[in-house]
Amino acid sequence: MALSNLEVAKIIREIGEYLEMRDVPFKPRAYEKAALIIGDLEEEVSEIYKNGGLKALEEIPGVGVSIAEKIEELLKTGRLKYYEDFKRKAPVNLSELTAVEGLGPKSIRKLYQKLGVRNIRGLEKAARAGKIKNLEGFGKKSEEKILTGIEFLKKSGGRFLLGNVLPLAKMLEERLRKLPDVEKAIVAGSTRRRKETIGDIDILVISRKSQKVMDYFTSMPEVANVVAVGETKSSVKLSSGLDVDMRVVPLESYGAALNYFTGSKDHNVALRRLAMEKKMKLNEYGLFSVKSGKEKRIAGRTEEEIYKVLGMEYMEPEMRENTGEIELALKHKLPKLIGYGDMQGDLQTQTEWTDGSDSIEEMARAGIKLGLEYIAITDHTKRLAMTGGLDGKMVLKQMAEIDRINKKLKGKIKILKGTECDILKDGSLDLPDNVLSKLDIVGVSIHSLFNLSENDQTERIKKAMSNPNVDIVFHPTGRLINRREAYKVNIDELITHAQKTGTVLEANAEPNRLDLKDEYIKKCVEAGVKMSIDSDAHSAAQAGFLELGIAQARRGWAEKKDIINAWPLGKMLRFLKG
DNA sequence: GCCGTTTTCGGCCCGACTGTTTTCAGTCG
Repeated sequence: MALSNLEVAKIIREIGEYLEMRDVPFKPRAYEKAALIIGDLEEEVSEIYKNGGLKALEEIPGVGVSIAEKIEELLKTGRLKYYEDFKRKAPVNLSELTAVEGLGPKSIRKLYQKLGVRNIRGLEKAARAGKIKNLEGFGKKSEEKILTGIEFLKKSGGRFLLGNVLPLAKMLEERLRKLPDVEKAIVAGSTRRRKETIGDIDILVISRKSQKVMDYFTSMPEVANVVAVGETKSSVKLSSGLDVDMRVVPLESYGAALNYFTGSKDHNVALRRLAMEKKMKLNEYGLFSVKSGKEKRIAGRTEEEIYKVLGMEYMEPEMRENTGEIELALKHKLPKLIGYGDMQGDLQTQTEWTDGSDSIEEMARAGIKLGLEYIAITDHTKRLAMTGGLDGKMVLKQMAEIDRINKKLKGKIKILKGTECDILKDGSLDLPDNVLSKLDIVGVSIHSLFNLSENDQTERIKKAMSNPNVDIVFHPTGRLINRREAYKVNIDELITHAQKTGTVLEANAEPNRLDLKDEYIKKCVEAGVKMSIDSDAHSAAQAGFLELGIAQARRGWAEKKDIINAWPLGKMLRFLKG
């Protein structure tokens, strides 16, 4: 089977890390960049190679003769000697170990050479035995930090990012749907509720020939091993480590089963309790009336039917967490959630002017493809030196370039001039006011000093929000799901300050961020603080991240009125200026 | 190892922070 882009990218990235371990200059960055681009490609690398050979591989940005040859070897033989040599000399699980916050290739090398650490388990053992603090270059603090990092990884407990699971889940769903014996196939569970992380995928299938569907399901190419096969339920583990459960039910139970398997557990318990109060019984096969011990099916074919018979409004899966939605549904007062097709613009994107990989025009064209009316270009500022952050002079230059492209695109989309301006230590900004005031969209964000006290961090951000030029606080809490806790910040104070200053808080849609998280989005909705849903795309291919942001906004009960870039351009700009 | 308005060789990877150090290596964005 041909290797996927992600698999190729992973090996290229690891080569870069091995080179970094050996202190080889410049090459690690080249490999890292190539891996990033390959991981983002729309077309399969194997297809590119099949159609155009080595030459076509070299056409991929970031890929030159050397990396192209390595990809060729990988695609032809499924192996790569250059990579395997590294692996043999230092057989460490790089992706696992680099996931520990604060641990990079150099430390991993030392830990392997001195202590034989190869994976997280060995790392934890060494740390608990107090062996790490005695190593040269390490100390008590770094040993503690490693243990904290491991704890954090454990807590995130093998859950996968929604952004990684969703495309796979949709693909499986589509594939099952096409089978001749399948009437319906739909992804349920936390994926359907669009939780930010997913433990396993649940797929519900309607079919009369469950055996055939089970056979197909358990022999799919991605399946690493079959955990269980039964008549109505099968479980497999994919080679990616993700578990997938499939259940097959008859058509008349579709709604009840979908409701049951979508959850959440708490929501289901509350629904069943409600049914009981009404002398009914709800399970995965239907909603039944119970009279003198006799059960009669009264609903179950659709979810709408079940909610209706229970005296409730239908509610979207993203709301089903038993956090008040049932009470509202009984009163027929559910919010009308923002829809997946409601976005009019994207207010945070980066380009090749800093750490993005595509041009302003390419980003704009990605926006056109999504049907957006406007898109803001918000490259980093100079404080973020690694990205080649822009100073005031460069921002002005970029503004002129945006004018040029706007003209060229003849109104197919409006490109707004923006910035992702760094908030400095004291809450001042990385661009002068006379530049900020010329921009359409001023986003500000924290990229340094994550460990300030809660009070200092909160005051720092509040001061930035108080600058009248500032429109939006980007990724307001700085968390990276499964990887880094948010910096300490008082979110309630930020929301209150946003009310006072009219500042917008971002619901960043980048799969690792989803920041604000759903719970904070709900707080904003309640406080009447406006938000933006932004892709934070660093390439045209990432523009689709918006969908994940909308999903989280729906989980936070946001409506169209709460999200400024779900509004037409004129209204959105008037709001920011007002 | 990649790339080209610096154009086929010589730049690229900056700045701040942390924790380990007495001057700096490693990590991060």
